[in-house]
Amino acid sequence: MIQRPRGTRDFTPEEMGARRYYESMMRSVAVSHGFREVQTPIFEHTELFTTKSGPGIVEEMYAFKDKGDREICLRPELTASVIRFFVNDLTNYPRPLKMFYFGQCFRYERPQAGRYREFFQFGAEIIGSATPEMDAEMIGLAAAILERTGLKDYKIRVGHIGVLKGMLAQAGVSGDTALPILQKLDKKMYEEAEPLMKAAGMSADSIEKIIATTKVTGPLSVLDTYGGEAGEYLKEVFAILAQFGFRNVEVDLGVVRGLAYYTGIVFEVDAPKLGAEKQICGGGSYSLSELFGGEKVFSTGFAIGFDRTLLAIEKEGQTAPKLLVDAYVIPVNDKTRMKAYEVAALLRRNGISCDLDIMRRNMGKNFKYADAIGARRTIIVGEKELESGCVNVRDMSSGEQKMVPIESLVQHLKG
RNA sequence: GCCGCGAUGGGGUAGCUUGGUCAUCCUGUGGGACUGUGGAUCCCUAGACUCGCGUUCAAAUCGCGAUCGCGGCCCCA
Repeated sequence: MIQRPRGTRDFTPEEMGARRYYESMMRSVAVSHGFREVQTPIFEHTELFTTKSGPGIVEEMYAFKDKGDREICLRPELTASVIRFFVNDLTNYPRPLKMFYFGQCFRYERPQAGRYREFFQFGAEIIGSATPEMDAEMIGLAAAILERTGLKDYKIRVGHIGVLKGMLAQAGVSGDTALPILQKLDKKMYEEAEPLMKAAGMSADSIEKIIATTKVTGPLSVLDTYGGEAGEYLKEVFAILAQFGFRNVEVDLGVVRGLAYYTGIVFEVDAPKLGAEKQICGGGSYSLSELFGGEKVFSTGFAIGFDRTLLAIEKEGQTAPKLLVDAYVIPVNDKTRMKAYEVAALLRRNGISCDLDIMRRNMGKNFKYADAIGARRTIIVGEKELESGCVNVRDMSSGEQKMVPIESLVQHLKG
């Protein structure tokens, strides 16, 4: 027997039903917000990701040389590809350019709960100019998608990288010195952040202040004591989000996402029920296009961990509706078989989902099968009925059965 | 890369401590009872000890390693 590669999954018909259900839900919410879908290759030049995230990530990717001796990797995320796409081909599109995507990504990591080597991301990016509206639109889309899925237990925590950056700058720490400090603060590793700040020459007072700031969370009012450019910007974003009517959104100045390319708003979403791998969404505004050789443009985006989101939804006890077939056509015997195929084709051509006996089984078995697949109705094609141009339509939940002329069958089933 | 736990038909399991009949049961699959009516019942059939090495007269059972899974660490673009 050949096993599937580590960290990958096969999906059963039931699982795929649920996955496609939520996937199309997310797509339609994005479309309803004026976003359009894009798709990029599943493999890219390794350089794309090392340019974005540094050489270290090669260790965590499926990277290899192809037959033409090119350095190739399976994409570990989608933002880099979408921005590459923009820089290559989409720079003349009217802005704001609002795009979304859905697809699998690959990371060579140790699998654990909610972490797979092949996983799926749903994400969106806006390329345009730096306005609070654009950030609010982005956070709003993430919020709308999560809200629509029916997930209950989550908080969208929104911060602004400029708040802590500004405080560090005021204390005389900026640029390359600030970055590692921000990374530690993002992870709430204060014991490790403190010596770094001391070494950078910060006073005990400003260290204490900055640590306190990373712990500021709650409704918009917590920002009252935080003025400054970043604070004002955040307030504007929240004002717009309030107009959009989203709940489950709060301020968290400790969200920093210690990555060099984030420039302003940053946000994260956790689903607490998930355990160690509980982050289901992350995003913010960033500046990447110039790294890939394009003009510097303001962008904002997010990615939702599709698999984790589904896990969280399941843990809350929600299930996706099952995909059932409208009708199952049963020939009573071999003499009516050909006629049954014709009836099935008639229904299918008219948009009625329909299955039929292709195992040449007897009626009893066919009813059992129709029941097992959850067919709503069975269409019994028998000699007696055919004499008057009819078939028997049986409602599988009530057991009621009715003679229906074939010429009005489609209408009868649709009505 | 690190730590811990685990792996028996498609799914769920008994057996493992204390090695010794044809590996248990439920469910699901296919067929039949049932050549014109499902969800029930009965019968038949097929289907598993993750893999390798070792210990032993004898291994599902004990040991080592690998693989995969689960939980966590690191990381999380």
